[in-house]
Amino acid sequence: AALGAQPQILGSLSAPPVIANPLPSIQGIPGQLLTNAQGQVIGTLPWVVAPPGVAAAAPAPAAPSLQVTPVTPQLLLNAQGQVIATLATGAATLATAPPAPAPSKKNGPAEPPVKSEVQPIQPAPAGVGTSPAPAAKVSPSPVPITCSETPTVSQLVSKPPAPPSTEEDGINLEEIREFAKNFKLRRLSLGLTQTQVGQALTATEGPAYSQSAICRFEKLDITPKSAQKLKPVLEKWLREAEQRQREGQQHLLEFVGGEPGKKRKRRTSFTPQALEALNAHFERNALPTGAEITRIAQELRYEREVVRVWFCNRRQTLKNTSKLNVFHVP
DNA sequence: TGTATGCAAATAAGG
DNA sequence: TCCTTATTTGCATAC
Repeated sequence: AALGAQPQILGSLSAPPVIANPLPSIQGIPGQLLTNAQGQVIGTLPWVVAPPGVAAAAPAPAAPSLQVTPVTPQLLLNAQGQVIATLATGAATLATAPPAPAPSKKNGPAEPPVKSEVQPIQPAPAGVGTSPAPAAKVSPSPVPITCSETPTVSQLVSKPPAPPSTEEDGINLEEIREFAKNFKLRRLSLGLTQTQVGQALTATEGPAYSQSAICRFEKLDITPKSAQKLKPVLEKWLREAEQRQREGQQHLLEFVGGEPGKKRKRRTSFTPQALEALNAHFERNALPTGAEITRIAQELRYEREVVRVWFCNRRQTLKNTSKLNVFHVP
């Protein structure tokens, strides 16, 4: 993402993506960098820079090299390429009821919103003392940037010379693209939101995914590898969800509202104060010993591992940032 | 209110 | 056991 880190984005397949040849002069850096007069990175633009207008104007069918097999239902997209409604066309295997009215919403009183995750950390009062504000702005150093180049599915599939059967490392991108599109349709037909799917996945066995993950998958804003990994999970879940629905709406809601089984460690949110302290320590010593890490962890009252990883990530960020700055030397 | 996305925490892999 | 590097993924928030 932002800078960097995200090598992904399979996405933008539904609309003939147009890779606006980013940074033609700066090899190795994904996306476009936005810098200020000082050459500092202040933001980035995604790889695929197909202007909304363009995307909307040239719907999938037009995709030259990509064979867009007519997926069962049809989507009504807005200018941003977002699905705003679905049109159930015959073939649909959806045992669903409604013809396909405006999706989402109405999924009953169903589940409770995002459960408040009890973080061990306090949000912390705004602007304590001096220094760094919240995370993002805290770091004295600029934005984190990695130099990876792993393209996303969307990027790959949209490559000009895309062969009939677009493949990347043995991964059938076209198939994934098709599934992602189909998945969204079927999800909407079930009347479920990305958030609900994420919660449901977290509840079932197998890896857990957040709303963000579902969103990125649907948009193919992920790497082929990630998509390949997520696809079977979603396929399996979807099958079961549709089965539940056939058994009754209640069954579906129960299925969706299961108890979370957390598989990935919950992301820690450091308080501004904690970040300030961590950064202060980092300034003094970027590579603390095990004992020091333990002491800092106790002092700030965070898990030792969390603090250790923070230092690792901080060093990585600094390193990547430094690398990036090389390109901006006046 | 649901979805999209920036930033960075967590994880994987190799040493 | 812990580091580096690359990558994945989620929180927070903007849209």
